[in-house]
Amino acid sequence: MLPPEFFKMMADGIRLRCLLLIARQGELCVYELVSALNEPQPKISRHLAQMRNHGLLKTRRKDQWIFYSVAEGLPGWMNKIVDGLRHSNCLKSEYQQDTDRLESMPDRPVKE
Amino acid sequence: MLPPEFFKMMADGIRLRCLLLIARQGELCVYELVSALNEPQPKISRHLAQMRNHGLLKTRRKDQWIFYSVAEGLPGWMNKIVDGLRHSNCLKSEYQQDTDRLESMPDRPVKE
DNA sequence: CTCAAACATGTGGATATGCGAATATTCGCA
DNA sequence: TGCGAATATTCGCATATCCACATGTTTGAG
Repeated sequence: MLPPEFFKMMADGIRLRCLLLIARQGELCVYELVSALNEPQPKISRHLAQMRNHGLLKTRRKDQWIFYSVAEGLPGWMNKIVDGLRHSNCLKSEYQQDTDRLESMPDRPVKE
Repeated sequence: MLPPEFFKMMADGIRLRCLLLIARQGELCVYELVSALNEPQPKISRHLAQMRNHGLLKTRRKDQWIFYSVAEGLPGWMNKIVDGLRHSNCLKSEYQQDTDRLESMPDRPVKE
C-alpha cells in the first residue's frame, strides 16, 4: 500500500479510533467496537471491512465472533505512524472515552 | 489540527509530493513545484493553498515569487510522520524523479 | 430445523473532493 | 501607465465518500 492510500484510511475518525483501539487491545470483535465507539453496527462493520480490504487489518473467527487485529508484516513506515499516534497524546481524551466504554461493556466475549 | 484532518492533507499524491519536496528543499516557489511535479499550475496552487489554510505550510514573498515552506511549531506527532516519510524509501523513486526535474529546471529563482 | 445473535452488504441520497479550463490578481519593470 | 510573469481563484462537472436504513448471511444453541 502506498502512502496516499494509507493516509486515506487514517483520514476518518471512526477508522482511526478503531485502528488505535485494536492496536492497543490486541484484538476486538465488532460488537466491542460498536460499544466502545458508540456508533451503529453497519457503520463500524463497513469501516472495518475497508481496512481489511486494504490489508491493514486481519480477522479470525471464534465461535460467533469475528476478531479484528492489526495485520502482520506491515511496512515499517506504517507501523511507525500507528505506534507514534498510540504514544502521542493528541487523541488521548477520545481514546480514553472509547476505552472506558469498552471496559464498562457487559458480556464481553472471551478470547481464548 | 487533529489527526483525521492532517491525514486528509496527506491523502493526496500531489499534496504529499509537494510537502516532502518542500520539507527537503527548505522552501520552493510555485513554479519550481510545477516543474518538479510536472503538473498544471492551478492544480499545484490549489493544493498549496489548502495546506497553507490548514496551517501546514507558510509563505513568504520575495519579488515576484511566493516561497512555500513547512510551517513552524507543528505538533511533534506531525513532524515525526513527515520526517519518517522523508527518511523512508517508500516514495523514493517518485521523490527522485521530482528532484531530478527540479534540478534540471532552467532559471530557478534565487532565494536570498 | 428453527431461531436469535453477530456480522455483512445493498441502496439511495447528501456532501465533499479533485479536476480542467478560463479568468482574476499581484507585482516588478519599461 | 501598460505589460508580462508568477500566482490565485472561479466555475462547472465528474467522481468519491460517508451515512442511515433496510435487508442478507452465517453461526451456534436448543
